[in-house]
Amino acid sequence: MVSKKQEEILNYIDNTINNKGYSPTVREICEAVSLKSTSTVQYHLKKLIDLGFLNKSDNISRSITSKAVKTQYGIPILGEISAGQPLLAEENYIGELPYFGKEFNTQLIALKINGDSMIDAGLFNDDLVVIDKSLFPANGEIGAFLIHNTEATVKYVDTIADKRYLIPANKNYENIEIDENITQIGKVVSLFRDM
Amino acid sequence: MVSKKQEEILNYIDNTINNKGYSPTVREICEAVSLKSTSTVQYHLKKLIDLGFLNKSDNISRSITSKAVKTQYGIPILGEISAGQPLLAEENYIGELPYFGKEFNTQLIALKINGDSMIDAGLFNDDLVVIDKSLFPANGEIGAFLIHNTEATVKYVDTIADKRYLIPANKNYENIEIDENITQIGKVVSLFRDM
DNA sequence: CTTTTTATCGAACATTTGTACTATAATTAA
DNA sequence: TTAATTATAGTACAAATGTTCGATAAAAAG
Repeated sequence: MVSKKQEEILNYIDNTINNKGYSPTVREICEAVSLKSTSTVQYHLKKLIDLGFLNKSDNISRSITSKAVKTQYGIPILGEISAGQPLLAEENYIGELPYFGKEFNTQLIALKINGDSMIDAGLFNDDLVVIDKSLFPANGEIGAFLIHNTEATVKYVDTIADKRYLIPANKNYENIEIDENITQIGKVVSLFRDM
Repeated sequence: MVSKKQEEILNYIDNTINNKGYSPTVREICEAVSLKSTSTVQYHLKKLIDLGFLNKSDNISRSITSKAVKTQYGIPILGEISAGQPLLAEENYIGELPYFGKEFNTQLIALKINGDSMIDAGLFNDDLVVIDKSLFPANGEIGAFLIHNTEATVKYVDTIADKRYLIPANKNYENIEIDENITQIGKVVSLFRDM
């Protein structure tokens, strides 16, 4: 269904978008796959579009998009959170995690799990958790919190005898009552672990 | 540092790349942010590039790239794997996970964890694990395997008394000796959990 | 061995698009 | 208030780029 030449073109387009961040022109494809005529490339392009591998807007330069290449936003990964500094300060920023959702969401941040206090919930040391700052954890859900405005922690939340607590998932740790020293960052929505 | 107009331009560029898959032209930016002259846009573009928010190749149309927008490859997520079919067959394909590495790697696939046999290793039911087909799990590492060419499973591997075993991380399950019914898919390199 | 389909070339054309230059407002600093 | 900086407009040009059309070659099908 897809000829040798078409596969070559497809690969070149994918690589170009991936490396340069924008699609090649018809003439650049020409060059890259050793074809002499732009119309030959147009010919193959049309086929690849019909087959569903590519998309293109008419009369618009460098408008080829490839199904194999996705554009995503990155979520800032925060390391040590120091007192006073705003959550997204440069100093806290240690990397970026690709975003999984459909729409851009500036409310997402990622934190690295430190310690084993949530091990029974499957959150291990060095795991990355993604936090949605626009969502609040309900009882029984996992949230991220700032203690004394300096240290970030991830715990279950629940209400016991009319008081709200941060609850670890590890019997070696104690519940922490939520008071004025504890600020809610948001709800933990996903987890990423590198092995 | 970044003026109102520049922020407007930045947002328009990010949204365009995100929605259409390619960057706008100077004139399109003009239109979008209500400026009458292309050179005014050039003026702001230069500032945004100097500030590090954007990148652009000279004399190349639609070549603006934004630091906030990343281009990534997707990893195919496989569901039920049926007998005989090649691992990447359409039938198995249930979605796509963004790729975290720097370079494109066709050796990566993702599988959904089914059951709780690896719960002590922090792999929960419905978690997604990313498998590198080009890597083999060493003793003590976690690998993905195909049993009787039909069912995929994820387990620790280890050698006990000169025999290799698939070892669950849950005392309710038994070790499985690796024999001709078991095919190695690859090594589990990362984990993703949606909450 | 024709006929059809697939693949390629070349050239010409019309826009699209980035860039350069000059002139002015509008704003800020001195 | 005057000078400097920042922001905007207008125009024009050259290059980049998508598209169309006709002609052929190569391969596959009949």
